[in-house]
Amino acid sequence: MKTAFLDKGHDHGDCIQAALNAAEVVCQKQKARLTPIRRRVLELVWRGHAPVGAYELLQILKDEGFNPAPPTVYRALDFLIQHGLVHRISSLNAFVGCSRPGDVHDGTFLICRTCGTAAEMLDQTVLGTIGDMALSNKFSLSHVSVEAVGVCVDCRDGDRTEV
Amino acid sequence: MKTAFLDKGHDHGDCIQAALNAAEVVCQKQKARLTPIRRRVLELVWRGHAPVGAYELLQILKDEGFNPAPPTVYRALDFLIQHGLVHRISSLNAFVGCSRPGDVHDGTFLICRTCGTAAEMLDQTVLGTIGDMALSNKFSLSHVSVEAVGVCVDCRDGDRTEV
DNA sequence: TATATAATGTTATAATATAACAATATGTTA
DNA sequence: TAACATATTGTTATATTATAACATTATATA
Repeated sequence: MKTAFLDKGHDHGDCIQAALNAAEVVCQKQKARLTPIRRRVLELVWRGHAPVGAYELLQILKDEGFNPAPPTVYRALDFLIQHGLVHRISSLNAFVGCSRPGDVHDGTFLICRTCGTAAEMLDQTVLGTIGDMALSNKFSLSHVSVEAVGVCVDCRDGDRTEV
Repeated sequence: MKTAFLDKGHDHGDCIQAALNAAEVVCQKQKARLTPIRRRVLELVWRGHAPVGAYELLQILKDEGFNPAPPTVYRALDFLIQHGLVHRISSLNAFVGCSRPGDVHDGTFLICRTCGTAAEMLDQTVLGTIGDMALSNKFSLSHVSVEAVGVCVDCRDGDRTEV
């Protein structure tokens, strides 16, 4: 059965490539500029499926010679979030690539505390339920964040610890 | 119809009193000590129905002569969270009183961006749906945070801005 | 080219949170 | 009660995350 968690043996290069390709398309469509820094930050966010902190990104960029200050990274992240390419995981103060790039939507995540993976639930059921609750409370909904922490099946079964 | 949002005209003194009473009961039951600082922090968190930041609490305590450093407040908040008396709203880095004290449970909130009120949805539907999603992803769930931002009915209708 | 706009660079600082160790208070047992 | 163990709070320092404000550079458009 297909789950929100990818197989640990998946070709992650494909994930990165797909994310970058999608970003090009999205930016072209929205007449937004995927500058080198923005592109590189997106690529780094896609290093894996575990959310990455802004200062972690900053350190990597420094090692590469970009030598940016915090605002540079935060701006890039803001841009990527605005354009539906990245989600912020507020319980972790960290950022993760969006699984449905370009379609700006709310993030609903299952986050494994062992391997760090944040799997986006693309199923609309959860958001639908929250929408219903909002409606019955006469609450005009803008955006929703769902962050569920636990242990993914691979970490439970396999005692593995890294993505 | 009853909603998760209380009427703006409600007697908030009752809310505070109920929260403190419940805290006494809970702590007695759990053989935990509701020390003066913990009690005072809880009372301050219950100043209103809008989440309060740790440094905001810190400032109030300073004005009262407690003169605490940040760890004091964070420890009190941790204690209150552990015992199911307070929830942390991670998208706001702030804390709010729990509507069902003592029953340790996950927080699901509707947060009004106008008046700041965070109304806890005590209905179990949302958590049930997330539980189902976890199950179908073979994900062993520990805890969930749902934070939905929008505008509450009073702020939409009444153009009021404070709780 | 001139001009406007967008993006990035740079410096400083704000806001949130925790580590580490000392001191004090409380509960428990001999 | 005295001695001890444990829990709580005090204190200092610092880590971590994020933004304000203004200067500079790049890009797009008239």
